[in-house]
Amino acid sequence: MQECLSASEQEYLKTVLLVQQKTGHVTIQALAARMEIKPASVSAMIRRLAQDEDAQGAYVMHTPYQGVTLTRRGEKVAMELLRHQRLLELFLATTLDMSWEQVHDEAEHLAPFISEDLEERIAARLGHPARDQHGDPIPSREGIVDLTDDMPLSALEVGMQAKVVRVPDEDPALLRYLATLGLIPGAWITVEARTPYGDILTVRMGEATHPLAGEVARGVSISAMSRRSAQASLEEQERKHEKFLT
Amino acid sequence: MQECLSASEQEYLKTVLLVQQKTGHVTIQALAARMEIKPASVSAMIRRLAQDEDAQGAYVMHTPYQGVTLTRRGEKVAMELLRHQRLLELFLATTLDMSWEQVHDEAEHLAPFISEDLEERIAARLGHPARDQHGDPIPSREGIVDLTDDMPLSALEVGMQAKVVRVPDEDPALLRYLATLGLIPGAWITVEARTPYGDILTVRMGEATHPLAGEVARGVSISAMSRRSAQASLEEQERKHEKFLT
DNA sequence: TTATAGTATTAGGTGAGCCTAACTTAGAGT
DNA sequence: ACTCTAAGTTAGGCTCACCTAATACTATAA
Ligand SMILES: [Mn+2]
Ligand SMILES: [Mn+2]
Ligand SMILES: [Mn+2]
Ligand SMILES: [Mn+2]
Repeated sequence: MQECLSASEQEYLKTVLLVQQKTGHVTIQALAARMEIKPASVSAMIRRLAQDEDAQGAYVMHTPYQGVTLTRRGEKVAMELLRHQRLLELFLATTLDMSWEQVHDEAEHLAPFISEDLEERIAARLGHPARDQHGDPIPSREGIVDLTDDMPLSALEVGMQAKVVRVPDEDPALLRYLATLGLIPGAWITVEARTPYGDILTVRMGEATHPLAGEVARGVSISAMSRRSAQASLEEQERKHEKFLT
Repeated sequence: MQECLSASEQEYLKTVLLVQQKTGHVTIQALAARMEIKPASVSAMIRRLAQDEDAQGAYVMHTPYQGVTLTRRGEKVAMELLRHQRLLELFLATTLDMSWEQVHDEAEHLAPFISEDLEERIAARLGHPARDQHGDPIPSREGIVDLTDDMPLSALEVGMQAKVVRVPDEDPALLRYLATLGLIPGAWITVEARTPYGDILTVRMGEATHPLAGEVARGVSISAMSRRSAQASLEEQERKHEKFLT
């Protein structure tokens, strides 16, 4: 039952998962680009991960010239690594005050090497968190993550309000920019307008409004549960106020 | 100036340092035994580390069939790795309450992979400690460690008293045993007797006395500065008492 | 002094994980 | 249907870090 893959193999499986989540289709090229490895090498590794040597099942399905899909077994490995990575991110950020972007690289380096016990102790110390500091969900020890409640900010209609639950953590500069806007997990955001051309969303956070590129808006997640019209939101406030008066 | 050796190469250099400190002479065999790697492989690696490819100097000196010595350059790498390892040991032990023996393995695994920045943050968080929890000295960032004040417990004469500063951390069972005796860093110890045959020291810690194998006594370090006759110790107590009365 | 045991080295081989260069395939445009 | 391009694969080669087996050296005991 104990998976014993190399750091490199785990890295590949993780990337398959992330590319799948981001684009819906995993090509050799996409993996190569993301990992900064030549397609020939990726091809070879995927072939290996698609083989079922130990009769325990393969890690990926691969139809040559088509695409790559994770099997449940491969997905578990990927989730496991993501769990390590995100627990480490949060731990380094909270316990050692490392900056967001630094944390990302350090956690990525260390993730394949921490023991299950250290993982568990970090998780316990952090109170078994469900998300890291950018809102990236932390998979359970069983390799499960529930994202049914997440949707992209870009899917919000004009006039709707919702709570930000996740920002993209890949680009440090973007992360810093979003932070200056106050666009961080936990913030409430209202979509004020959407341009017909150029794919720009105007969003309100508190008093300030900001234009947001569609590309960026698609990378930010909001909680579907928190979604409501700005009108409804005002009425809610009203109700609270009344309650307060009585 | 930035050394960029593989985890494996660093591991070899560290082991050369430790074997040197322990036995005074570093053979291929000793390295092989300690690292659980075949002598042929060790031989090859030492040859590489003894070469001066980049004209920056070699990491070790090697006289075939004789022995291996660290150059200052190699020593720095080894010290650097030991610093990582011992800072991690202390950090994991204090921050995450991991047990002594677990900490050792985890720290050894992670040491080659933490960044200089993480090292520095851990050091700062711990208050730039000089020793880890077993009393192993933590080298400075410059790769320097001052051991002039340390001497083996076995060198203590009968009737002498001294403070324990280090216990061997390689064998978890031994570590636990020493802990049950109260033989831990910071403890005061008096040598009561020494058998003429069998190499056994009888030592007193507080009220209790215990026989200690010479092998074990050679592995425990005391502070040379704290060394004094038990008589002197009694007099000191006497003085303190008098001072207290006035 | 020479035989021998123990230690070290060399020669040759393996798998992981990358590379480049050459070839194959799929899909889109003419 | 044919052609061209982009994507994917295969072939062959490299380094690293290990291995085994064969050989060479050293030091000690006869
Ligand atoms: Mn884990
Ligand atoms: Mn993150
Ligand atoms: Mn360092
Ligand atoms: Mn230690």
